[in-house]
Amino acid sequence: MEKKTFYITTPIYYPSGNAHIGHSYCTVASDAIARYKRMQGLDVMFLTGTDEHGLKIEQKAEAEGVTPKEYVDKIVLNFKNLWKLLNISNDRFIRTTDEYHVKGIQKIFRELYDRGEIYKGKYEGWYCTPCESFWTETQLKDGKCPDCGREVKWAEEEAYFFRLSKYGDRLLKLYEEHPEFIQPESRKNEMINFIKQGLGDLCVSRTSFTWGVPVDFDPKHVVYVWIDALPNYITALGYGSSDLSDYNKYWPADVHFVGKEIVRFHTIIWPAILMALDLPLPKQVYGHGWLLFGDGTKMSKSKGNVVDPYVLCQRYGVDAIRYFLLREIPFGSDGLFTNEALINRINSDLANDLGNLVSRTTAMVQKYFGGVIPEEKEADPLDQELIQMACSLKEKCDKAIDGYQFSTALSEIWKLVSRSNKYIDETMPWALGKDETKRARLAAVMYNLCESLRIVSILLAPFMPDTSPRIQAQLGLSPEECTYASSASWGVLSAQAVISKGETLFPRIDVDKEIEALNALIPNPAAQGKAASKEEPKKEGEKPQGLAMIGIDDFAKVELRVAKVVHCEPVKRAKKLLKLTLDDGSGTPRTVASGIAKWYAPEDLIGHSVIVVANLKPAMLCGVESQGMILAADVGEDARVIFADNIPAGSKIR
RNA sequence: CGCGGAGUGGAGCAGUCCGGUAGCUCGUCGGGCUCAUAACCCGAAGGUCGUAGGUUCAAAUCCUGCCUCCGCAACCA
Repeated sequence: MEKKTFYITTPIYYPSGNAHIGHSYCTVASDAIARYKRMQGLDVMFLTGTDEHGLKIEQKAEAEGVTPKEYVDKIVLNFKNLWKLLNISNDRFIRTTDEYHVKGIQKIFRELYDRGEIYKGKYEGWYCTPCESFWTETQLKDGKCPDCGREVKWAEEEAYFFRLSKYGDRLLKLYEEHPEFIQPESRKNEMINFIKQGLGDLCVSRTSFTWGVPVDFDPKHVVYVWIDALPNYITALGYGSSDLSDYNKYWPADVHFVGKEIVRFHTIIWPAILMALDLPLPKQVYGHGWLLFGDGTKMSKSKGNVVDPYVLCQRYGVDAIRYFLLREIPFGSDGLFTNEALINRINSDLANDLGNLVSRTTAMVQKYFGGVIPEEKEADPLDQELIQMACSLKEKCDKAIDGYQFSTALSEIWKLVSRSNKYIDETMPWALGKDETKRARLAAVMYNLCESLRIVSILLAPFMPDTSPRIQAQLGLSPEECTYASSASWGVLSAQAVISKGETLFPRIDVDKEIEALNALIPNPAAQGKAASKEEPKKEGEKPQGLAMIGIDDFAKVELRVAKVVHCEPVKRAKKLLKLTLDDGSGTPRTVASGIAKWYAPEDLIGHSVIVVANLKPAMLCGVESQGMILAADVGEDARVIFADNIPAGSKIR
């Protein structure tokens, strides 16, 4: 008889930068499920991969002076290495640049076209060249690009469209008939609202860049992300090739794990594409939350903020990171990631509770019985609660895992760990050890502890694949004693098992010292000044604390001028920006956007003179073209504009 | 009126759908124990559940207004 299958996927990640802890989160979660399902005896297919096409990659590659393929190859390697390090057990890794995927996409695209689901049309509207964006009449602001405020021109671009608009009703029906399709529940309403606003057809090809899958019957077009990326879930199984065996076996997917920001694509566009192809729909899309990084708290001294997964694994071990990600954050909600929280988890849950339990148990078996528990045992009513709890753990974990609640599953496991620690106190084996007549009782206590740990180690394996075998080795367990089924039975550990105290599983970490060490790892050391340690900028863009020396000629490249603020207003759609109109002496007013709305009201500035960097390349900020920047000082959390009142507008500063 | 999330003992969260003694983890304090990784076990302190009103015998929970914080939306040039 065929084994029941289980197909789980992560999104395919966009390799415009190296893999980070956020990618790791989703992938580790998927891995835990995949391992759990395998343990339950299912035939699992676990897929992850990378989505490698698109304009952004093309540009990034160009910036580095390499081909797009060279660029992504390097980053994909980084992803693969990280998954290896994190013990990710994916069965396949799909790259959208893989030959079979490209072929598959071309076939899908053509089939949709043949079925009339894709038609060639014109993308027309007001086009803003720098933004490469089309806008409708109503989106324009004062007849200009709402994004950058520049001139737009009426333009048409030939493009292919997918008839998404016709699927609204079917999608709503899908959600209604399969309430479990979108998880968690809360996201479903968002999708329903979105559909009810009306779905338009979807532009699925581009001619504005070439790094993509070419439309084979119209090669100046490349397939845009929707049709390129989403179908990876089936091309990875061979859909579009001559060998459909895996596709037939594993599709439809049991669950797509995705970040909450892409739930929409997976619950609207993707099912619509499948409907158009007359293919079965995935059973569920689960939108997980995000890891947030601010440190939120004020009291905390300097908190390290190292989130590089490589560094984390190296310092704490892979399983500690996996444990933290799966335990700390309820799947589906956002969660805070701080090094302090991580270290606390490691210390309290892993070192104190689990590690120490293994340690004290094995140490006692060694000490009292030389490693082998005597066969003669004396039970006691006191044992019942522990035994019952242990035997029902499997069911509780199963249930939690069915709902993808890792956090719950782990907390259930830890309840047994805690109960076991308590059991030691209740039974006081050290007292029994002093009394020869209590030898059989002592044997029972030790045996029960080992059994409890055996069960813990089995059910923990999907989450902590490295730690679990280490515990089992210390308990002298054979593989037959570690089967999934046996995790609901008591008395499995054989009488001959040789128990030995092994290496410490999770050494305790000195929090203060560790935080200090982490800070030392941060490129701009806290030692440089308190401002640095305060709030780590959440963006990658590191601003060097101490800048390198420059020559006078470098400085001369910066044109500073005094300018008078003739007008100032907040920027609608922007929280932080003020739009300043400056008289810089040139005769033409200069517009500058400045992120100082938090500290200055427009009237605070009008009439004053400020210093402007006059030759800064213009940039679009929230719909305003900013032609320069005004100088301001950072004073703690505040910003103070540097005023140059009484100096004539246009004066050059050097 | 851009979208979304959140405000519960010192910290992080659960409870809110289906009103009825406010719960968990960490931390703090006190006690116990000594097998163990200064770990483990027990106990205690600590909350007018953001705010103002409303509904109700009864509101963290339902309704209305307001405030604050956070993420996103190409907003610190």
